Amino acid sequence: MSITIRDVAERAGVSVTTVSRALNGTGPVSPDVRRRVEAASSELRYVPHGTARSLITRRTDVFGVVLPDLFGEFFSEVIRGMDPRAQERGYHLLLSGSHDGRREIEFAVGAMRGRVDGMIVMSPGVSGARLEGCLPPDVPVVLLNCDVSGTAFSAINVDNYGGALAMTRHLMAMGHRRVGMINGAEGNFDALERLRGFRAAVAEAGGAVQGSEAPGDFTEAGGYRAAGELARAADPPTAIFCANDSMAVGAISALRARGRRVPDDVAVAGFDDVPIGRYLSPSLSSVRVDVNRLGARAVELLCHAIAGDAPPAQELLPTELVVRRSCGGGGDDPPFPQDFR
Amino acid sequence: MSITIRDVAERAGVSVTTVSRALNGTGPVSPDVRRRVEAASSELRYVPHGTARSLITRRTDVFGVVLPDLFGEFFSEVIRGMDPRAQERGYHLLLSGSHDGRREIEFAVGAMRGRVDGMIVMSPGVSGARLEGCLPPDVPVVLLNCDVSGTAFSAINVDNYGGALAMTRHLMAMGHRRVGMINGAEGNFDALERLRGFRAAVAEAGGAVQGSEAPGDFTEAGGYRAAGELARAADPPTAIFCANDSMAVGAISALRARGRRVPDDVAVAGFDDVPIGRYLSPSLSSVRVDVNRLGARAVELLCHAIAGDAPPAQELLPTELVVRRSCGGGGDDPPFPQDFR
DNA sequence: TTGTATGCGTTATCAG
DNA sequence: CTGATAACGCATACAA
Repeated sequence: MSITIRDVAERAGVSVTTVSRALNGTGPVSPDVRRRVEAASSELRYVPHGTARSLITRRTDVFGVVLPDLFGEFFSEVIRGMDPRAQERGYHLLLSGSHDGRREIEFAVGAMRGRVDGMIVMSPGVSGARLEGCLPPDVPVVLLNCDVSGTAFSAINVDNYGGALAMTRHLMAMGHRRVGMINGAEGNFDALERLRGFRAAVAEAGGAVQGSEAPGDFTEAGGYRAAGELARAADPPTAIFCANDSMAVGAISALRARGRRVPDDVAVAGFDDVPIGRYLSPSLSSVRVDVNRLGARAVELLCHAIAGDAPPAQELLPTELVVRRSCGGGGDDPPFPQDFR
Repeated sequence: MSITIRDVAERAGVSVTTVSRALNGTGPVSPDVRRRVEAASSELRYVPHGTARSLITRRTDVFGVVLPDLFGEFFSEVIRGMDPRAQERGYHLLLSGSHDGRREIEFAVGAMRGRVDGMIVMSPGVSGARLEGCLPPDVPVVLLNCDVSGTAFSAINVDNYGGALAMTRHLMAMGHRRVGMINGAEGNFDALERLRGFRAAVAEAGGAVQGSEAPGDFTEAGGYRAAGELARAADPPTAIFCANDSMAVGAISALRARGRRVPDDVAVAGFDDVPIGRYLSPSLSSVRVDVNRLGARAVELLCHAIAGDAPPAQELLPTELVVRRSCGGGGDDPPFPQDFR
């Protein structure tokens, strides 16, 4: 059994109410009593029991975060973006990862009821409309990278469509007339949006550009396999756009194994712009996504939802084209980060 | 205001107690009543209030995880290792990242009192002995990658020393007589242990091998800078061991920029064996650390500590030497993962 | 099989 | 300025 506020009260010779007031700075307390309470508290090494406090204050100071299985550094970076922002505002993060499908999400969300002041939910497999049915009505929610068409949730999404559109346009502008795309995991929302951007760009060109597609799964191995598939075609593409960087790395490896040079024979581009990309050889062209900021922004939106000081907003996180050597751009290979003199 | 157990009781026309019993399966309930309760519960979309329940059951079903600022994929992978294991056992993870120094840890730990059933604490900057003073006596704790000499905590540590020793020995066995090391972040426990392994291996060789060291910080940029420093020496090393893979990538990039070939002129090895390593060119030799398993094991130790079915254990997570092309080994570059036929 | 009463640790309310 | 008391939502010993 651990030290409670009553132990402190007894030791200080006052009531629990007074201890609460003295420690929380709420209400008036005489200097003498305050000192006695503080002494007793620290001698006993008393720490308030968060759960009990939450029950009455109706605040938990915790945000629930429900994430699916995530690929690569995304998981890491999104949490890294959230945690400092949350901490600034006095919140901790209650994590629940590895969820797919409505049933699991529903369960995770349920388990969080009464333990969190708000939730950030990412479920690229489940649409916002379906989520609406299983989310508690009394807790503010921000959706992350979900299909939110027709829902009233606050949400922040990566501009997957815009990024893919821009990169594909760039490849075509470089003169490529046969452009391939290696898709992300099947059914994944990000993957779908990136594909949509690719197709839109190809469609813009009318019949002038021939687009081809190969299935992928966001892994290096998947990119390796898919690149081989594309390369075996009768008229293989001269540029390959991969739905993420991991697959781009696999793709480059596969092309090299088949004796094709990057970017001389085939241009390759990725999506995400992972930190290591600029150090690869050739350095990797990619669509930069500031995942960190994505997480941070989600926390901010949630804070607004809780404070009620702003209407629900559905935002798009802009992406940025990063052209390096792997697609023949005027890149910076080898790299010289700014702090190298 | 949200739905409580009383609302369900009213709607089902029974007492609160009966609802509790029916829903939790504790105690006898007539089939008829059970059905009525379940109906009312789902119609009202009732979800028990975790906080309130915790107060009386004295279980929160939450593990606290206190992590420092972490480099690269470590953060991601360690959580990825913990989460599924924790979930298997019905626990969620309450995260508190970005902590350094005793004060901050102490604060984070305090904020978790009463909200968690156990804690996993990683504080490479603070020794277990010092931690002992600020950790609550009534909550089970597992230490992760800490200096635990002389403490009674359960702990799991990466075998940094053994891994660095083995890799340095390997480099010497390849015939290198001038071996350099690029260190990790200053004061970091992992970094210190890896350095200790390096020095031990060099010492074993007597005067036959000349070891040199350069400060680093676990980042690509730091590795780039440090490699330049080592290369500028009068007798530059013919092999460079980097305290992690990120720095190895930076180092290779720097050496290439100076016109030195890897591994022909200089061998390079890293530590961690990040997934992308085998796809680099040249593929990266490294000391494999199964961070995922590290997290999983920490959760298991914590479960044992809670159940009291095993004495506190201080374990070492074994590492594995992965020799690829970057240090001239008979590596597998380009890579052909097994599933490529 | 069901209900009543009590308590978990804390803060809020209202008297003193 | 201080203290007794209720309440938060739930589970449990005990009574019926």
